[in-house]
Amino acid sequence: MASIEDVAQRAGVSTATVSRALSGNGPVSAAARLKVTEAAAALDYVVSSSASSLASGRTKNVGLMVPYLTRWFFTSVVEGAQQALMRHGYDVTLYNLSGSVAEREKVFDVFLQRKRIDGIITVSLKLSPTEVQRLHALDRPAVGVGGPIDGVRTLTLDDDAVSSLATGHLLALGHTKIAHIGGSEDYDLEFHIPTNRRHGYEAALREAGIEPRPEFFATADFTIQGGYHAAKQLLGNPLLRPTAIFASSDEMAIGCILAARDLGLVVPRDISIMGIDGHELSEFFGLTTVSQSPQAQGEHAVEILMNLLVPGKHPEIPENSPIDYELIVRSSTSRPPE
Amino acid sequence: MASIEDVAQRAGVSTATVSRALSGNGPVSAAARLKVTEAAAALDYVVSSSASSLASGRTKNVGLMVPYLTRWFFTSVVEGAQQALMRHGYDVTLYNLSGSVAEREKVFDVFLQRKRIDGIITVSLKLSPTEVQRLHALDRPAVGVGGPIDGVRTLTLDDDAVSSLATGHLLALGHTKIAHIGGSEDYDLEFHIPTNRRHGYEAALREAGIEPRPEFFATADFTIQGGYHAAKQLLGNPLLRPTAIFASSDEMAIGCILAARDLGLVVPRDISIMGIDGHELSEFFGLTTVSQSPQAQGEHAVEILMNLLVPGKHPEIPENSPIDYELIVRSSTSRPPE
DNA sequence: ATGAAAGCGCTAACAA
DNA sequence: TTGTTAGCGCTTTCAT
Repeated sequence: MASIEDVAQRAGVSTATVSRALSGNGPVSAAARLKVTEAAAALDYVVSSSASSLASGRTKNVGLMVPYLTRWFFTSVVEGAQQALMRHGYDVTLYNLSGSVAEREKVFDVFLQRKRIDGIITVSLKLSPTEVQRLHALDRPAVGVGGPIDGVRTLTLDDDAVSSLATGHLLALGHTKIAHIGGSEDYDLEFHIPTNRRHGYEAALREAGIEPRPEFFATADFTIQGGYHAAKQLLGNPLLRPTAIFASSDEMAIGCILAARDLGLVVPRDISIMGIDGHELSEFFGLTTVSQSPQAQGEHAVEILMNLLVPGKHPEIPENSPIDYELIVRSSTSRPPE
Repeated sequence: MASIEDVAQRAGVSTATVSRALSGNGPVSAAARLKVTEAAAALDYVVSSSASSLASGRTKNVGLMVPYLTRWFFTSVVEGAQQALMRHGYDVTLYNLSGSVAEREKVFDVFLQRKRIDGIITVSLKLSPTEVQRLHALDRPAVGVGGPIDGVRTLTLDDDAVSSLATGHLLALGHTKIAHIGGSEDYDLEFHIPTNRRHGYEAALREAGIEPRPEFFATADFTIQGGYHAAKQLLGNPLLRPTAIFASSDEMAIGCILAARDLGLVVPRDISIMGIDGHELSEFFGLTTVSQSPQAQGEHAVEILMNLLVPGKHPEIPENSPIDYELIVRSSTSRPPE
């Protein structure tokens, strides 16, 4: 393993010049830069991250913190962020909070504190005041995807607008009996996966002169299974059957489609179904959805973080940036029966 | 941010003693240890990873390399490995190869070489000779999940046995017209997701005196969509219809179930379907499968790596360890019609 | 069992 | 533009 000294010798310059040439910090003549890069290439030289970090205080490493890894949304954000970070020359340290409470504490008290990262991106996390304090104690920039977190810049989806848009799509098709499957309360305590998409749904209905009916509201846990069971309940009673279901996630909406089929209902002839997310399976199921690209959110978070990381720059980045979304109409929604 | 010096002062000992007390390396009196741990706790002291790494050569960090993140299997392995590593006090650096070829090269030539990791775990990766050489150049222990990789200890699933078991289950139920959906060749060039599960399938058939029929074999890309389309082909011709399909992955098998339903076939009355994996959705779909726990594989890989990381130890770990699997019979398989 | 001190491999003042 | 040099915060001999 070649060291900076080896490169300096081979290039006939000092280690300082090598450092400057390779890092791009500080002035180096074109001639010197050439000699250095050649020598470095010949020796397969790569700077030691620990030596560099210790001397400079920069690690070229960013933390990515997620509540779970086995949910499509989180994984996609991580993938988007990870690829963007790599392009910037940053490594990724993954902090997964899906373990026990004690492990979660350890993440904040130990893992996060050992000066391994230049900044951190949190995904859909709700943090306790202590945890927020530990985060700020790092004195490193942080960006949240799906917020808000106190004192942390966050990318947030306008849940009200998104669910209004979804409900509006169904209203425009002529539906009046529109059911909604949202997240259950206790689920919302843990993550920033919003139960409050219900607001936009109800607001849109009222604006259309329709009073939301409690029997048209159900909750589930954002999984296909959860959506399936909730939909069975909603659709089971033929006298009280909605003509459309708007689910707070595509996975739940897919569960609805499967439930409708099992009940002998044809989608969208008998029942229109739509979701939110733009899940990888939504196209296969012909699901109408409001898509938000989690990959793009991960990339966007990285761009914000990179700006925050440039020393001189006082980035005029607002506390919260909106996340793009788009209505994608497929074959799971149509005019109501008759 | 407290430094080791602060702790030493507060505890009234030297920095060497603090280091020894906190790391557990070297002799420390009980009294000294107590003073040190108290002082460290009072000051919220956590060792700086870069300083520690530079001095000791150990990073307390392990690399996790995956071909993709957005596939259930990989994510699950990562989650299992990550949690096990955390318990051992190790951080995780995630290397995702799903980007461009140039980015992939950069991972091996730059990211991997900057001395950030003590060891590495690769998941389902097929590496080029150059890449293997880069891996060995690290001079750090490596463990593969889903192998083999030259000179790397690997956990491997006995694909022959697994597919024999699956086919055997269908044969035992009385099926003789058993189709198989495997991975396509080009897919196999990239990852260690085996096309060769076909062998065990054919061997089991022959052993039962049945000659495999080429029209009962199809390939797909391990996704639900892929399985769906392949199954439509296999089931479309009523004269040539198998009574059972064995798919090389649960996701493809789920696609088969959906295809069967769309064709008006009842599972398992008209057609039995089974997969391999133990996917999180398999229970919901009542899918019979041969499950292999990817979480456990991740954990297992970590245990092997931890052994490899202990200096004195010459671990008698064989080149390849088998992966556990288990037949789980649910409601998607039964006796054939009549 | 403990402390003094020499690095680990790099970066960043500072001087030239 | 370049080189010299003093750290960065730890770990680990080597004495004691």
